[in-house]
Amino acid sequence: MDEETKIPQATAKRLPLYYRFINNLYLQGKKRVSSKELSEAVKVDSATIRRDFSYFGALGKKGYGYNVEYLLSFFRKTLDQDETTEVALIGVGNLGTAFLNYNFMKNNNTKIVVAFDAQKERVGGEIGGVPIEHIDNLEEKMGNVSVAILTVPSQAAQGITDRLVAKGVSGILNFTPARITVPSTVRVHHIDLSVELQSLAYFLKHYPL
Amino acid sequence: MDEETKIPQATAKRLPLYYRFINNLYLQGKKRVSSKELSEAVKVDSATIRRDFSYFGALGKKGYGYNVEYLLSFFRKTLDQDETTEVALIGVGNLGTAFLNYNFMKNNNTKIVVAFDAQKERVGGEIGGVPIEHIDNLEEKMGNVSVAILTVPSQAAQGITDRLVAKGVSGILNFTPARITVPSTVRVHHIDLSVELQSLAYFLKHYPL
DNA sequence: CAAAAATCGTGAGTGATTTCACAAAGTCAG
DNA sequence: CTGACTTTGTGAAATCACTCACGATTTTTG
Ligand SMILES: NC(=O)c1ccc[n+]([C@@H]2O[C@H](COP(=O)([O-])OP(=O)(O)OC[C@H]3O[C@@H](n4cnc5c(N)ncnc54)[C@H](O)[C@@H]3O)[C@@H](O)[C@H]2O)c1
Ligand SMILES: NC(=O)c1ccc[n+]([C@@H]2O[C@H](COP(=O)([O-])OP(=O)(O)OC[C@H]3O[C@@H](n4cnc5c(N)ncnc54)[C@H](O)[C@@H]3O)[C@@H](O)[C@H]2O)c1
Repeated sequence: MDEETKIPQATAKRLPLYYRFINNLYLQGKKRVSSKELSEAVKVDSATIRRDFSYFGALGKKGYGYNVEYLLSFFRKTLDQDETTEVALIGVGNLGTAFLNYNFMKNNNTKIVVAFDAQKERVGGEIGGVPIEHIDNLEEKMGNVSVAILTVPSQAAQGITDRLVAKGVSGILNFTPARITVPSTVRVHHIDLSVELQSLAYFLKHYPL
Repeated sequence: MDEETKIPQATAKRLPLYYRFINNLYLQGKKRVSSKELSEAVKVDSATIRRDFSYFGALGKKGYGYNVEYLLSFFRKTLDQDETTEVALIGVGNLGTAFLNYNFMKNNNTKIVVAFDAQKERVGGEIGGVPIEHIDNLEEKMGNVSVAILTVPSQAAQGITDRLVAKGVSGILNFTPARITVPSTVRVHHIDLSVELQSLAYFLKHYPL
């Protein structure tokens, strides 16, 4: 929290990606890896990888590369892979159901532990092992998860957000097109799938490679 | 393509977002809007918005703001909203099905026109009006869509990608955790949902607000 | 109509991120 | 053990993105 505060955000966003690939290498039995190899696998410039790693000190050895096992144990510590972050999902529709079935469980430190929906028909059962509760019981049943995934219709997004924030949630992954308002102590990541698709189309037409 | 090449990528990524909010304002019957109002709605600094707009020339009027209708027609042209980009979706599983039901149709210039899967049971029917074909008939049935959405298991990603590229696809929206390799003439946007969730958790622990 | 208020467009400054390029330090084959 | 080769870690430069702050212009109010 003191030294690490200095890690650039762009670097922090790449850490889970590195972790996943290093884990793959480990499972494949590889003993060492160079920034060049890693670069080809994750499609990030090798200098950027070395720079990213260097924020954590000298993890590699010159002329050799990085020891996979050491790197893995290092990232596991750094990303708190031992400590699971519990997550609530709000809105068990098309997207929400897909996420529940998947549940982000592969090599992962996050777990959806409860889901909520407004439709009575969906409530009571479970999907992918996650119980589905009625949204009226949000405050009561959410325990103290710190992260929520929002997959409700956009009109409902702000109202639900306010309730989540009041209950102490500190991070929201928002899949609705609505831009939600939160206190400055809460972090929101927007994933706007329509925008992604549109901007890809825009890039294709206007930034020919 | 000449002048526009100079538009920063960060700006280009925000254009679809602006477009959607301006369209909302138009539907609400608003006649004018300031960068400050827009800023609150889309959560982007107002100076950034003015700068973004300024790459396209002087769209506003001092002391007044921007005329909603003019802005809308301008963005419609710029984002080619009149011309629909046809999209193919590969992998009709949990995520793929959600996307087909949604089909990105709201205020949008993109449309999924065909989907493919390897399981015979899924083939033949349609979801959200999109016919589902067998992956063996990919080359034959995909027509000449220019964009593909990849929602297959990660092991299948590279193989499918190679076939898509060979068929002339120029943009891929990749939801699999695999980092795919493509010729430099093809643009890939990765949306890695596990990474998004993990990095949100990391930020919460290491970058307290 | 005049003064006050609003708001754009942008030059210049700041900050963040990426990339280059190379010395230093190690590996490895013979 | 030596020389050729590899690869890291990092200063410095380059690039990219964001924000401040203000003159210019228009609207609005009384
Ligand atoms: N499905 C997609 O491919 C896709 C793509 C881009 C964006 N989105 C966005 O993601 C969100 C969810 O999309 P979806 O396709 O899953 O929609 P959906 O309609 O299938 O699911 C929404 C679910 O939320 C529930 N709900 C409604 N109001 C609620 C409330 N107040 N509290 C709790 N639950 C409530 C509904 O009962 C429903 O089950 C939407 O905002 C949509 O715009 C979806
Ligand atoms: N569902 C999620 O929430 C989620 C989250 C993060 C990442 N992902 C990734 O998205 C991808 C899809 O996830 P999902 O949950 O929809 O998986 P899924 O298993 O439900 O769906 C995959 C579909 O692809 C089809 N398929 C398999 N091989 C194929 C091939 N060669 N050609 C065509 N179709 C083929 C399968 O028949 C299946 O219908 C996976 O790579 C997954 O890692 C999913």
